Amino acid sequence: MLNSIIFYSLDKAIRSYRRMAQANIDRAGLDITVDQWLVLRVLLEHNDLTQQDIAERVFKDQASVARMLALLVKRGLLSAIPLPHDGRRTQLRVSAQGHQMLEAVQPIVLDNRAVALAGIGEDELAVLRQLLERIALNCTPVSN
Amino acid sequence: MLNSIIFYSLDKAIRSYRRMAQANIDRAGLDITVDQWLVLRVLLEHNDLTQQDIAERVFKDQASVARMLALLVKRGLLSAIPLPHDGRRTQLRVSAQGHQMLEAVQPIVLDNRAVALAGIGEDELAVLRQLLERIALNCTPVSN
DNA sequence: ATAATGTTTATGATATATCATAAACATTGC
DNA sequence: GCAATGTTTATGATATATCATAAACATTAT
Repeated sequence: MLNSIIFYSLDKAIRSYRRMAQANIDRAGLDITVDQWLVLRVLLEHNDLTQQDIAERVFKDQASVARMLALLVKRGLLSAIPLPHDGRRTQLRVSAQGHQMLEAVQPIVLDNRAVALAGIGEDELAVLRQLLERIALNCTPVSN
Repeated sequence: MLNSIIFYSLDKAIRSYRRMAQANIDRAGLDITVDQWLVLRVLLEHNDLTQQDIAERVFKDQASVARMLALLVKRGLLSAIPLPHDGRRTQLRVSAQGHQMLEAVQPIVLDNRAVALAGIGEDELAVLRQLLERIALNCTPVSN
């Protein structure tokens, strides 16, 4: 039975959530993906991250992040100013338009979360988080 | 804090697991992805599924499944025999090579699972499954 | 029968996932 | 200084994710 596989349930939960979340963002007329939102959020909270740094925070790889950044810049949600001391890197800043987008998305994100977690108590949530962290740690190569 | 977001933990867990699982399959010299494996497993257990049926079982959409099926056929893991009574559909059967692949992958899958769930008890697993099912249900549009 | 409707598959377009590698650049050891 | 080494970004190739839509076909109502 596939239903007995825990990763089946895991996959099901995350995919169901992502679809619901994206549908609600789309319905609000906002042109951003859940993944782009997450990257933008990370960039809002941290300056001077390399693509690798960002990748680790959003559980993607550097190549995926490179392409997402290019898209975010192209869409005007992010600005990339060349850094003088290293010709490869740029200074990434959420643009005014990006800030607007984040603000517009914020209430939807909160709502999505409430819908997804309806009927689940704080204590259960803590247990869930703990178990998920355990799994992630178990699966992490270097166990750093 | 991103760490306080439950979906961050969810995403982290599933992505960590998928990478570990795929790395182990690759290391064994087996040329199949985790997603292809899942589709093949579904086809082994059910005959006469439409692409939509398969998609619902693996939480993808019909278009993704169509492309995966084409790949599986191209790789000789699946055979697609045209059905006489409906010119669009084909009869999908796991090929001999596909069976061999499933058998080769099976021990790795079990091992992956053990690694990922190390230190997590049966009772905790049941709680985890229940919470994940609840989230998936909460996020499902029609609530069927 | 035929038109309207529904089902199923295929595919274009775009985004993300990932590996591998190239290119550009910085740093370090000598 | 310069070669070796390490870092950072970009991109080709391939797979998956998803929406939208076209094409092929089946079914149903009349």
